[in-house]
Amino acid sequence: MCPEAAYYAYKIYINMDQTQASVSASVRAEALGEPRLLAAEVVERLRDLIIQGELAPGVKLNERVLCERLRTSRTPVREAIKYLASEGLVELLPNRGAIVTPITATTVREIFVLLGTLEGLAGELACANASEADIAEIRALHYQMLAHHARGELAPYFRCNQEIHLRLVVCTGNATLANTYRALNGHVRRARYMANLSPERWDHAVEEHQQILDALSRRDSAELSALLRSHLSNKMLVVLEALGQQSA
Amino acid sequence: MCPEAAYYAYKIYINMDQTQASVSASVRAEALGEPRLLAAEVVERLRDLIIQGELAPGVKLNERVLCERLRTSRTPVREAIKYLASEGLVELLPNRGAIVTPITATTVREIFVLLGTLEGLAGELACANASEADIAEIRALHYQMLAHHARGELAPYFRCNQEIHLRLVVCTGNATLANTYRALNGHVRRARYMANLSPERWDHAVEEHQQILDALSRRDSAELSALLRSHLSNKMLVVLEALGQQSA
DNA sequence: CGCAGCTATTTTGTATGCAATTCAATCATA
DNA sequence: TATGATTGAATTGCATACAAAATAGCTGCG
Repeated sequence: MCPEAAYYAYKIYINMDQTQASVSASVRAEALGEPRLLAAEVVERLRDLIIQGELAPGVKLNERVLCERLRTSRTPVREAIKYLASEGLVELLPNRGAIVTPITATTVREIFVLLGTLEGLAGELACANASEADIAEIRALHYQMLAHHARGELAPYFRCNQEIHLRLVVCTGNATLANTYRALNGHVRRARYMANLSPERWDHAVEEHQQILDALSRRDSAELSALLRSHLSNKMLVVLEALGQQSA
Repeated sequence: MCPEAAYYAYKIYINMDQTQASVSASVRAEALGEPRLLAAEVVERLRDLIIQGELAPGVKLNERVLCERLRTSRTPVREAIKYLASEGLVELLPNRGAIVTPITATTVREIFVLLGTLEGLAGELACANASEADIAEIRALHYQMLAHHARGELAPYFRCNQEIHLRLVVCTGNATLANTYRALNGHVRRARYMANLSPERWDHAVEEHQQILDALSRRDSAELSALLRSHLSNKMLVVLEALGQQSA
């Protein structure tokens, strides 16, 4: 396949998570001729398709179709599906393949209860452990987000927003926390609740983000934690509304 | 509606998690002739081997050996390994197979921070949502545990202990919380810290459990949450000690 | 001894084959 | 028309085959 990959740095192993860090790591690895599992590529590809909503909740995953789309044989596809099943994005139906995990109001509520607690924890840890550079980067993202808000650019706003939350969780220094958060967050991102953001709610969310940034800047742990929990709680309402409309 | 809706008619899908509930469910399923993936069996088998420590952290997973041991071909074994990789119990090394994820003091600390928060949350939710029957069952397990403590039966004590914590998390009614908890807990259970329990520490742990049961019985949410967090924090110290001895 | 380089063996990664199951389309029947 | 059986096609689950890579084992050389 790739004969130039004759030398290896044995240190680095590839995982299939699309951590901000590990993505860039694997891009670097790719450039250096690091070996990469086909199944890992398929995982990332499928995960994106699912989270972007291109593969909607409940949709059946046909192996043949996926193979053609992703240009591989069934083996890596099947392995990827098992991986994603463990992640919860896919459900296995013995003898009947797999479907994209459906989203229900119940699981959304469950997940947000967890996300609220995890971000609350992240807030406390971030106040204690984040470097000034971490905070500066979050501040930069915040202003970028404000710009998108001012211009009414929903999708870019949303990306900045996600990035801020992720940074916050990552800069706690607790990688396990970050991974858990990312996995759970991926599930609800599928709900595509962006479109459901009314101007008032949008404004309010931005306000909350301002307070969040302030509390983080002051490293006011208790305040930040409380703000994040209530912010997440509001976000849940938006998601649930969007979900209600979808099914209606 | 979309044709995928047809799949919802089939309520039961098999997952690969060994929930108390889903284990019994799949046993029933088995008896009823429900289909079951070989890969799912291998997942459970391997997970047990890893958590029991029979496959120690860092050990290489040789596919041929596992195939012989589990009496299947490589396909289900490889799929199971991918599943467990997503769960974090196994690490993938491209072109060099997979190893049981090593345990480090850092990840143990990270995980316990999360477990503490999650059990704290579970305590609050349990006070609000648990049925009296749930609490009665936990009380029964508690007394069973006391009996094992009195007799100095470490392993059975440990099993009861685990079961109590699991019940507590399950009776919150938040399945996502329970799954997340179970996955993270599985990682640290591998540390085999039981042996490291001094008589004093053991007594103290039992005392803590008594207080935990009392708070739950009173449905004193704040108290229970605090007790659980500190209980977990103490448990972490034991685990870290055990880990230190192992590597020393 | 140690160790560099080569070769043989093992192991992994991917593709493919085959049997069993499920799905779909057709037809018969009430 | 709706319902149910029947049969052919599609799909899945598992096993296996084959190629590429990694490991282990030699050999000769210092």
